[in-house]
Amino acid sequence: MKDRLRQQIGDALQACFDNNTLHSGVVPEVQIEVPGNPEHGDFASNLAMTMARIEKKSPRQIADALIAALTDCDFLSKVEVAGPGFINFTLTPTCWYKVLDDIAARGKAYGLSRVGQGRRVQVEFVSANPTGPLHIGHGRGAAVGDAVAAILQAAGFDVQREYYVNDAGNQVATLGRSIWMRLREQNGETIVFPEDGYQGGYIRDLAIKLREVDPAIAQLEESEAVKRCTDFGVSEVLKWIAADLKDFGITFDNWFSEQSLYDRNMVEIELAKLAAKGLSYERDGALWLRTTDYGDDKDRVLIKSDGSPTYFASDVAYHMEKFDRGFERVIDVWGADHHGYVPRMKAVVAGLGHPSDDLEVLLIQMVNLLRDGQPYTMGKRSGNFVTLREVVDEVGSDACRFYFLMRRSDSQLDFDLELAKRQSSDNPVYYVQYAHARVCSIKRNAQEQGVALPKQGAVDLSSLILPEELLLAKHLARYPETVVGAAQSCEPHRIVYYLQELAAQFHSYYNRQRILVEDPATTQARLYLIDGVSTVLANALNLLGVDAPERM
RNA sequence: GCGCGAUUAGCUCAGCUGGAUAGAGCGCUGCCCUCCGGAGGCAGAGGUCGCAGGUUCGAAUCCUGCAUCGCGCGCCA
Repeated sequence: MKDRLRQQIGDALQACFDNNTLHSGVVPEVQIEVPGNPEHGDFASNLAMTMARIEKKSPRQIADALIAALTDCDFLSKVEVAGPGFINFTLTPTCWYKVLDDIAARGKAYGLSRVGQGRRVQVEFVSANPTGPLHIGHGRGAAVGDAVAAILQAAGFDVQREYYVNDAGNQVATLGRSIWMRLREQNGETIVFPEDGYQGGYIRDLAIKLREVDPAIAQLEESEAVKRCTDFGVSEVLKWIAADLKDFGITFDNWFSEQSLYDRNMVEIELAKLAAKGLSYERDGALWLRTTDYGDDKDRVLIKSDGSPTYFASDVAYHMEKFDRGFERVIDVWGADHHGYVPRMKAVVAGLGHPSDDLEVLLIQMVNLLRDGQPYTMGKRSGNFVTLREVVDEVGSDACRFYFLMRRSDSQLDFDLELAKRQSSDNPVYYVQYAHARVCSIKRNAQEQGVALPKQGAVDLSSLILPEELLLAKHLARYPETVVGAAQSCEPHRIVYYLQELAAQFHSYYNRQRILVEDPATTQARLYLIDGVSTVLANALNLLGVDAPERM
């Protein structure tokens, strides 16, 4: 719709140049927006104002000239100049109702687009260390990462979801030592548990299980035993993590092992490439990466003077390999406490010759868990945090995911467990899901009354004349561009806001008007409208990983 | 000290990348059930967009300075 209008305006502009009512010959980008105030029509353009300076004419004069040059077209019902020089366009109702046919025809595909042009994008998210169960913060990252991936797919990108497993280095070694100590404790030894060990009760569970499957371990020499503890612990914890995520509706296309980088010598190989480009240098016995050349505060160490690589080194190699694998856009989802690492990682990307924006880092802020408005922090078995599983078990995956996506991901989030479970309109997720269930209920009701459901493309919509019906149709028409906007900005919360507004409009309409009325034509038209509502609700919820239930 | 991010209604937050009279939910006040699901709806009150300058036709949005809060600044991972 917008594109057709843009075309019309462009033609009018050209006509003005041709007949000399306008002289500059400069064609600016035509901006069209949807005004906040409905009295300002369906679309508005600021073109006349942006041209005022170069044309040396008042915006209103230019606007008048443009309007005069607009060829008659059937879909515009009103065009007028308003305010400082906006051109406001009002479309005929029928062209809005065409969207209902479009929705009915495309169904689940309504809202998909090709703006991504099949470009390959990787979204790497969660990537929690395999040293313990996922906590609530990981859950938010998971919900955001998965939704961003789904939204990008809907916008026509070729998306891969990846989990980076930090299975090399000190963290997993600490896991192994922790399990080993608990295992010895189980065998009756008096132990001094390491200060930096993992405190959670799950360590003991792992120790007990390992003793069962590998009874000989207690007799092994310590370093070998700890190694087995590490391998066992990592593999068990990864199983938990995968299971937690699966129950949260999330699966990954690829689990990428950090250790595999070392096994394949990739760290060495990628670092050699950096050296060849002159991006690294030696100083004080260490190898440094020249990240300051690309906006970082200070250069960063890749190889320590004792010869061992830093965590940064494998991270650099990992990101280099991402681009080697052919991804044009790489999106990392990190906890906001890592924001200080963004400049150095972007510096790496820039150093490789990519625009630094080819790497986008989404920072996920903290989740404040509440219970009836009071802070809730205690985790039972996991150390000092609440696990994702506890929360999903309590409030359900749908509510959990919806809440995680309600705010911009880089702002903190209050998540009230009691509110999330409540079955009333002050719980946003129920409110939205209920709108979908309500449409389904009406359709069931219609069928019980022997009313046939409308067929795609074969409905007379001329009885849809109420303002709230037009409003709904317009909002449905805006869904595709909402998805595109969410994809371009990597902001799933836009979909949430869209859903809340659509649900509100629908509930309001429902409350004022009966759908199933005496007049068959009106009934058919209204059923067609609300069917479009339920399709869009379902499509949008699907992007967020939230179910669209037919009954609640 | 340096850097990053925040600051919008009593509370929690949007604000479509510079547009017209700044919005939503919760909470508060007052209403609406002969109704397809009241698991809902309607109306009202509530604002110096942290402060001060600047850029221009036009600023919550961009620039500078200041204030307050949060986070980050290892040859840790």
